[in-house]
Amino acid sequence: MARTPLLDPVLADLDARLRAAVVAAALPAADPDLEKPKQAEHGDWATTLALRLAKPAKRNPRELAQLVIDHLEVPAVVEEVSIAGPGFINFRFAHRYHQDLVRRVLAEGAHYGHSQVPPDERRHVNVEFVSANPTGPLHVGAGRWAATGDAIAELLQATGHAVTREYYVNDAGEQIRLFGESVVLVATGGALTEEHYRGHAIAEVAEQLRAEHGETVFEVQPGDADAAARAARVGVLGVEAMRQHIEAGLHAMGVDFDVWFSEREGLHETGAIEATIAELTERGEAYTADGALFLRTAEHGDDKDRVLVRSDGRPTYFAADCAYLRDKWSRADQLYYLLGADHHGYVDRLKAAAACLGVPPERVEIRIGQLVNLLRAGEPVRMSKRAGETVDLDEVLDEVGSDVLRYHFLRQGLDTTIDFDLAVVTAQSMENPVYYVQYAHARIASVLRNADERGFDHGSSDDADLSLLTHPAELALLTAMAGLPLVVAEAAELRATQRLARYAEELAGTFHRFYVDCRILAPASGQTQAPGGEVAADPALGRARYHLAVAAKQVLANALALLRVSAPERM
RNA sequence: GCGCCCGUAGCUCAGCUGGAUAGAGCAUCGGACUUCUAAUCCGACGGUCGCAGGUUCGAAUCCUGCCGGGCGCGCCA
Repeated sequence: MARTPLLDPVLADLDARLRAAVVAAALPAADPDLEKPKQAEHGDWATTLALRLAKPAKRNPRELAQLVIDHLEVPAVVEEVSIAGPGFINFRFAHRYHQDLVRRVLAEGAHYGHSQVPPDERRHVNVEFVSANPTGPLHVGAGRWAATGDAIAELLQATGHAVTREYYVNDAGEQIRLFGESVVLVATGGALTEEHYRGHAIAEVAEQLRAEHGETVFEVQPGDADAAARAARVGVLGVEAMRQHIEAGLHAMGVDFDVWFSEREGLHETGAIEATIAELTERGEAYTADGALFLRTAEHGDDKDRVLVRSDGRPTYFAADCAYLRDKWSRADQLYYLLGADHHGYVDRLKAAAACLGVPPERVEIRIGQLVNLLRAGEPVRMSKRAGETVDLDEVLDEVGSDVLRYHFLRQGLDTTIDFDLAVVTAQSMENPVYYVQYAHARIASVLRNADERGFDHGSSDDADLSLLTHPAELALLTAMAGLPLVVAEAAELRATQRLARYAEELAGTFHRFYVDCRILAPASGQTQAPGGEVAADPALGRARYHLAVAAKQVLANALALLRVSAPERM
């Protein structure tokens, strides 16, 4: 049940003392599992230790709580210990504990909030996301995977893992020939049938190829055996052009991949698929039936065995998946797949494939995200990539900007379907909570600028008397700031970006309240009293608040950085 | 038919690894700007946590069934 990494030495100490108290009281072993109470009145930290001891000890939880406290060597930072409700043990820390945080944040800077998982849990994680077919531009929905995968990669890095961001490019097979054929037909004014790809993006690819290679690129060339070979050749060129377009679009969103893995070059042309099939056969995981080669996925949790090689001798797409998994495993020691709900049927077979290849299934993590429904003023928009009827990520990005779009996706959990109404998102973009968070950051920046302009003597944080920070709004801000490392660790472990987004909103809120209640700079000349906020009449208090604001700005910036949302100096 | 996900305030969603009076934003209503950015703050209103059972000292959270919605169940890619 212990899941909270004790990132704070003070908490680790309290944890150890509680364990010692349990032993001293001759009670059954139990994890203190310190947690933050939802209500501030309940103190800074609490444990349900006594509640959970009630059953094994067969005693009243409140009685047990008292017993534990009687045996507890209360650390100096704890100002008050109390028993509440059915048997919670609440700890209130001395102000000193919170005040010290300012210097810790300032010392750690951009690194504050980051942590290291224990060495034996440290991994090189291959994070594969987006991986949309390069036969058309990215649809808005892909933005969800782009934002989420990128932020999760960031969270993993912030907790001590090495990460490779990877995009699997499906640039092989029948669809590429069809794509090439579509480009040729569009370029030469031929008639498209229903199966062909169409839309402005195809025309743009045709235009690009014409500009780069000349008109002859669309003709059957000496090297082409037939029209189908020409289509395949143009398909390869066209898909690469489209991939570049996708790469540029993602870059505009702030998402940059380390590896663009070509299915054709990385698996087909290298013989990796054959090699993988050979290995699976050698391992005794494949067998022939009805003229086809099957993989024993059913023995590893799948519904049924899957075909690797068709009866006509051609490997299936699944065979390429196996080869790709094998390739990634040779480059990383943990594989993370972020897939849309329309791919959830692949989870079992992919994990089974891993097992067949001898990859520990727990090292293959496949997360399914629910889809993004595109609406226009409440009405569902039907989309088809072939028909070219899509709402492109690029367009939406131009309209609302990267920060709004990313945040819109990141503050919601992966398990919920997102209704994306372009009209609503555009209209409400000014109400997007991301501005609430960014505004807090910009507000601090503004105060600091004013301080500079007025020649405010803030001194060094080492000399500041931080013990003056005792106002409830100051303490609330400090407490919120203290939460980042834990939130980051939990968000990373759960791969839950919304945790961090919600935290950022809460932190911004505590700053806004501090800002209103606690003035940093003295009012402009002629003013002696601020009607609303409490004036820092004492210059020492002003200096302490100044350093608190600098630290708060840092914490906000760090949280936003992990979401890869900008932290503006002005708004 | 089978599998996965969802159902929490009027709306959009947090909370779900069991804990204290179920939270936020938007919307509505009422307050606060000659003073560090009002993209803010304060207050009010608003909930049978889909329904019914079960486990537990304790359930929005775990289990079972049902209802409603989304997605998926190829020798397609």
